Amino acid sequence: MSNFPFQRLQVDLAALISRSPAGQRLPSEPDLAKQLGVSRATLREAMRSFETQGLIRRRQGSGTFVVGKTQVMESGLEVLESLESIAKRLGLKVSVSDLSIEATVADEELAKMLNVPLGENLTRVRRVVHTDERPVAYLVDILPATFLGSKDLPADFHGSVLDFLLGRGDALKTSRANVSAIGATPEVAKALQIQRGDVLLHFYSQLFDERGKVVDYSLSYSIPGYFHFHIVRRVKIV
Amino acid sequence: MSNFPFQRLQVDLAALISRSPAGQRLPSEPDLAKQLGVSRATLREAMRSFETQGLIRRRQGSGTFVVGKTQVMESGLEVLESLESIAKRLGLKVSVSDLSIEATVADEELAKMLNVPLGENLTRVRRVVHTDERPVAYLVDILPATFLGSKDLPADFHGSVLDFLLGRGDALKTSRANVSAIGATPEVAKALQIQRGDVLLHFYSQLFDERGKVVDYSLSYSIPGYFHFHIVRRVKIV
DNA sequence: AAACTTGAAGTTGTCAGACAACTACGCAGT
DNA sequence: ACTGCGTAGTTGTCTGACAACTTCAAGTTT
Repeated sequence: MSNFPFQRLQVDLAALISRSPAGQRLPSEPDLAKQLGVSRATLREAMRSFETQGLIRRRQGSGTFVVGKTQVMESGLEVLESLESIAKRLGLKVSVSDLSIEATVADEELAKMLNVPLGENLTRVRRVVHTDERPVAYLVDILPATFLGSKDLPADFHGSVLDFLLGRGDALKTSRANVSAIGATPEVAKALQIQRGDVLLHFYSQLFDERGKVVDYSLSYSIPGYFHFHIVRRVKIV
Repeated sequence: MSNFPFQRLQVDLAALISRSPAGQRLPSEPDLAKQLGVSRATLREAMRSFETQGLIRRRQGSGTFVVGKTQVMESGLEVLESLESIAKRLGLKVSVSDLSIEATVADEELAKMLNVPLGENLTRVRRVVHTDERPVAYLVDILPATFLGSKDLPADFHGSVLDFLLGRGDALKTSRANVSAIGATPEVAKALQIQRGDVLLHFYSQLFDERGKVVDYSLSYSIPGYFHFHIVRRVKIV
């Protein structure tokens, strides 16, 4: 069962860190190791991992401290999260309209981005996200039909393909998102009830599973100002 | 001098990984430890760190492998890099025009973003970046005058405040960048030779030193399409 | 001949204990 | 009040060992 000390440890340690206030000092390594039921070497590997992520800071002779959330990344673009999930965490009310789920086939662009043959059967999910009775984002997901068929979605599907895939237990790993700015096309302008050419923030991204296969090509168009996207950037490799 | 095995190891290992082709298998841990002059425990901490960064993948009983650059972050927005540095790496020729360095004082917005009192003396650096004889980005840096005075910049200053600070040896750590889209204001439109209201990708970011102090507030306005900004996003904490 | 079983060699995962290097803090001495 | 110093406590590193897993080839069975 828990024959994976490191994974279990990582979960426990993440829980401990996340519920500790900024600047809090953690127990000493020997104590923590005993408390969490692993050796000090294994604990130190997990500590090094969290240090790499910038969540803790260690000082020889002094101790290990939880770093302030000011410069912590966990709410930025580094972590893939659905708009619905972000809004929920921020206490915003969002709703979805114009949800459409269609079958389509791969054209040149889609074949390239999804790494599938031309003409491959695909499923396209489109939706508009509203907040405060105003449309703020237009989202399109395109997936291979072998991965998500039009009829795989439940009746109460609320719009987020990402949340659905995660809930289904798919082993997703990373997403490669490109960020750009664009003027609204007629299709997008109509959906968002804005003028053609109005300024939009545009993400287009590929979602990879753990084997490196592309499982979702996603496009998003959002009206600036309603969501704040930020990134914590490292200065150097180390 | 090299009384810091881990730091030295991290550099050596990064070099080894970066010059290895994707999928390449690394030597076994005992061999590598001997070769790099550290114990296996220390080596494993470094390995765990690189695994956390997604640069390598380890499989028990099988070995450690360099992961394909397809999903590697080192060229994305996760790493703070000047436009000049990016362009150089991509083989593009860029030039700078309209470079201006002025003294100013903190208004409400600047005081908030730089975390200084109202009226504090500041230095503002503005410039336009060209490629292929066309302006593509308008950049503004604002710093406390105590940190960078108007006369601290050398005669051959080529425009990148970040590169200058790094070259000066300042201990910079991270940058918190906000990404948005915006229509060109008259000032920016004039600098970039575009129409008012044209679509621009807009970053505004705070640069922190290692003590968490804000040392630079930076604004950038770039014409979409000339640079591709991407982010690798993790699906989960682990 | 093909499929399955077994075993050995090599790899990463984990553990225990020890010592070095460093920090914080109280205490004695000035 | 200040300085210097020692001591306890912390993280940094090393050594050696064994467990768990993967791979592959040789042997066995079907």
